[in-house]
Amino acid sequence: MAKPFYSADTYSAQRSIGCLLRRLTNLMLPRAEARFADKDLTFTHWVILMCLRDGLADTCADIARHMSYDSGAITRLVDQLEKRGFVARKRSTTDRRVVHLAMTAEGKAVTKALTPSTLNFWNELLEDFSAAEAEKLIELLTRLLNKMEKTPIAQDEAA
Amino acid sequence: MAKPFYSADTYSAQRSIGCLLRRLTNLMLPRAEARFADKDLTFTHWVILMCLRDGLADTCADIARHMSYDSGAITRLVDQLEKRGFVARKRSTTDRRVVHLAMTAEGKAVTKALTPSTLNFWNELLEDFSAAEAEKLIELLTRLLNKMEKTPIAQDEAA
DNA sequence: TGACAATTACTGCCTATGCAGTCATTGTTT
DNA sequence: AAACAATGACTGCATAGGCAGTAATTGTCA
Repeated sequence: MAKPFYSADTYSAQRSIGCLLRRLTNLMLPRAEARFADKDLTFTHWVILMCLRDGLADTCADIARHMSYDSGAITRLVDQLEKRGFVARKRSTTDRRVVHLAMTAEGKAVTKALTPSTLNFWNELLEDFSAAEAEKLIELLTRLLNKMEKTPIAQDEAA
Repeated sequence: MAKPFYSADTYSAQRSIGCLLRRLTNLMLPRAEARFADKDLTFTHWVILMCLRDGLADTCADIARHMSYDSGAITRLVDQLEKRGFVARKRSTTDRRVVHLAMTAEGKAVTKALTPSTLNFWNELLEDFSAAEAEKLIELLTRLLNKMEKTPIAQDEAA
């Protein structure tokens, strides 16, 4: 292992990646959600639709894994999307525990309609970033995310 | 403005900075919090203590601004920290609307005691990152955060 | 000086969501 | 085949936190 990045001297609230992530997420959510407001969708709804659109997942459990989200919460969010006719449930025939999800035509239409506004939102935020910097940010976040996934939630290591 | 970073073709759930941030935060929180579990502190408590320790803020309103957090929530969190004797409130003499916050000796001790574990947590996550990469990540996150702060929450731009 | 705006701390209310448990179903192991 | 573990969808419960409102105080401006 390389030498540690943070030391007691170089760790501060402003340089803490955890604090930065938390704060950035807090700032981002209401701003991103404002783009969906007229369709009455939250950011979380949007991410679910993205997962379905991109074929990353087609069950509640899949979505929960892909979003690192609580699967019970996903069930309730899918309830809402189903009620609005954006998503359809269909019990699997091969494994009767599973309920497959699919976007309806209406769901696809809403997703398509909201995409430009979402792209604008992020492109404006990134306007002072070079393409290389934006790519680098995505790469670093992805690597950190993969590492995080492999890191178990510590249980009382100290004795 | 440079040409847009995302286009309909290059925007996907996996490349979306918003999705990555959200997911990374979701993964990070319980893992980071496990380090504070025996002291019965949440990550949010920790950030408040960091803000006080680093002199970034000394009132609830300041903390809320620095964390991009709800100030009502901060009031309640400070209640908890005060009840445990980690933080002390003192009404300002010059502006009687203001209540100044200060860490108690006990608060300082707890903060100091938890620091090594927190440093380890992040240093382990960053072990595959060069120092330059970690610095770059901090820089990019900070720039994005500053830009986000300047971006108002859109109100019905469409007609 | 008096009216009004801005700010601070704080509070009630409501929703999102994490946790833990249930039931149904499937896979595995002996 | 029978027992048991694992997985899926779903549900009740508890809590964190956002929103909006209040009272006190201060600043501003006519």
